[in-house]
Amino acid sequence: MAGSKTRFPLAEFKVGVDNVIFSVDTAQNRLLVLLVMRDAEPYRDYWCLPGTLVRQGESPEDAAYRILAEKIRVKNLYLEQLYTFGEVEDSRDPRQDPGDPGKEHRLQWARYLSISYFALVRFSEAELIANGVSGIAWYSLQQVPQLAFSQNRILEYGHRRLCNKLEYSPVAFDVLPELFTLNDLYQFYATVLGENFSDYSNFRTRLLKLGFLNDTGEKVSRGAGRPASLYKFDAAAFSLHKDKPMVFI
Amino acid sequence: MAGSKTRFPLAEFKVGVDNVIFSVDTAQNRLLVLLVMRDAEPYRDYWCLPGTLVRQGESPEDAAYRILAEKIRVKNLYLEQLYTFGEVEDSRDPRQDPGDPGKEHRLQWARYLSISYFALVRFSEAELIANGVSGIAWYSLQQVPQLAFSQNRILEYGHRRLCNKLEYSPVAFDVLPELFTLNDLYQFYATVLGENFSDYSNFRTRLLKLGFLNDTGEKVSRGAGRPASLYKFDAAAFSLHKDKPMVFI
DNA sequence: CCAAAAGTGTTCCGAGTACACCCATGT
DNA sequence: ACATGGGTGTACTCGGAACACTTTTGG
Repeated sequence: MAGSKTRFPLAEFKVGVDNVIFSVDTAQNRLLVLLVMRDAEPYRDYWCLPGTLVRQGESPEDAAYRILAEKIRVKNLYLEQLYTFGEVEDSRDPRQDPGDPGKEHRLQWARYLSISYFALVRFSEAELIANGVSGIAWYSLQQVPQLAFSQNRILEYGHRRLCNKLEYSPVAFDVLPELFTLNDLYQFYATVLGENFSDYSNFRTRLLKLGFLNDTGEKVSRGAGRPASLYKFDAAAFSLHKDKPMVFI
Repeated sequence: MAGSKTRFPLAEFKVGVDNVIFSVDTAQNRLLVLLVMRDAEPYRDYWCLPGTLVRQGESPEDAAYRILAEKIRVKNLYLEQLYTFGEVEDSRDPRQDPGDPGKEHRLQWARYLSISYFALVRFSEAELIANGVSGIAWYSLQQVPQLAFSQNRILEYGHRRLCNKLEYSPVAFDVLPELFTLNDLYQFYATVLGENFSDYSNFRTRLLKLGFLNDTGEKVSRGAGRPASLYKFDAAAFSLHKDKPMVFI
């Protein structure tokens, strides 16, 4: 066992973090993902997921929060780990010094590993920060271009996770405003899962029956039509029966 | 951006892989997990998950398969990534040379990150390999002791994943024998999910209705009672409706 | 013949689906 | 008044849960 260390030298890794940051623009019914434009080779001028390398004294999750905070100013968000990519061929990460001499040789042992995180942020309050970046933008999911480093697969993976999360966990309430109408909630779900996930009135009754949405009594009027009640998510009431699967679809 | 590299030095990681290897002993209705005993400090003589460090030219997944192959000889298995732990306090991984001089100082930049994998192997054919280990054993899930490095949380996480996987994916058929009775299948599920997940006869009808279990016509008699039909998993038939959630619970 | 295990059928109930319908407000 | 969106109710259907029942073997 001790001898194996010399016979089989260990790999040394730099660890990168890539965030799939989603936001839901309920007004326009668009599911958005945050992309930034690369300003260095390789893949210069390609869009990619916001990412960074993990620094000393920092955990990968810290790094995920840091890159998020560097790109957008947001109060309410949900974040969780997605997947770790570490194939040898993925290791040609570019974020090393481009002019590094002896690069070809170093590639043998300078390896990169990418931990991807998945985040959901409240759209209304999210301010993009464009400091020293050649591009940063919300992209509608359908319009996402070819990303650098084949990050499209990470994005797809994140999208699947988002859909699943919605069905059995209350992530939606992390990014909806404090007070929301049932239609807001419905639009949110419809935007992410597609129009045909459920009838509106059935969605209503199902959610109300679950018992963790409190009618505040306040009404809000949006143009024509009867004013809608504003509801509030009751975390305590939810936690009581969070063991049961709560299926929305 | 370029300047940040010098102001914020990056962390260098050794990457470890820890496997949560499950097996189901249907004969005795026990859900088992593979543990090995540590033979070095820290946590000498503590049980832990089988793990290794990623070598040069090897992907984390390769490493996961390698450690699995080093510990048990098995033909049929299922393996997938679980989660990556990289907290700074987790970094005091022991598998560095114990006598390393200047260790205290090195801890600042020699960091460890653990990618955990989750595996399910066929119990009947699994032969444990005890080469140069001070202990290796299948542990019944209820009897797992305190593990080194608080790996119990990884184990719990893996257990949750196993339960979920069973409900919507055909992992069971990867580790059941080619031909099995419906009771074998039921015992498998009951062992993992608990006795009370479903009535046997309802389980039968539900699974048969799904249409991917072919009755081979062969019968097998086990002691008293009517002989049971041997069934075979039809992967092609399954793939047709694998989009639909197949809920067993 | 009886116990034991495999396999079938039946009844009941609750949850999802698809609607039709009432209510309150702006214009 | 009427269009518009909010909100309620109902009838139907399908699938799961519980459990009784039949079938085929070994002893």
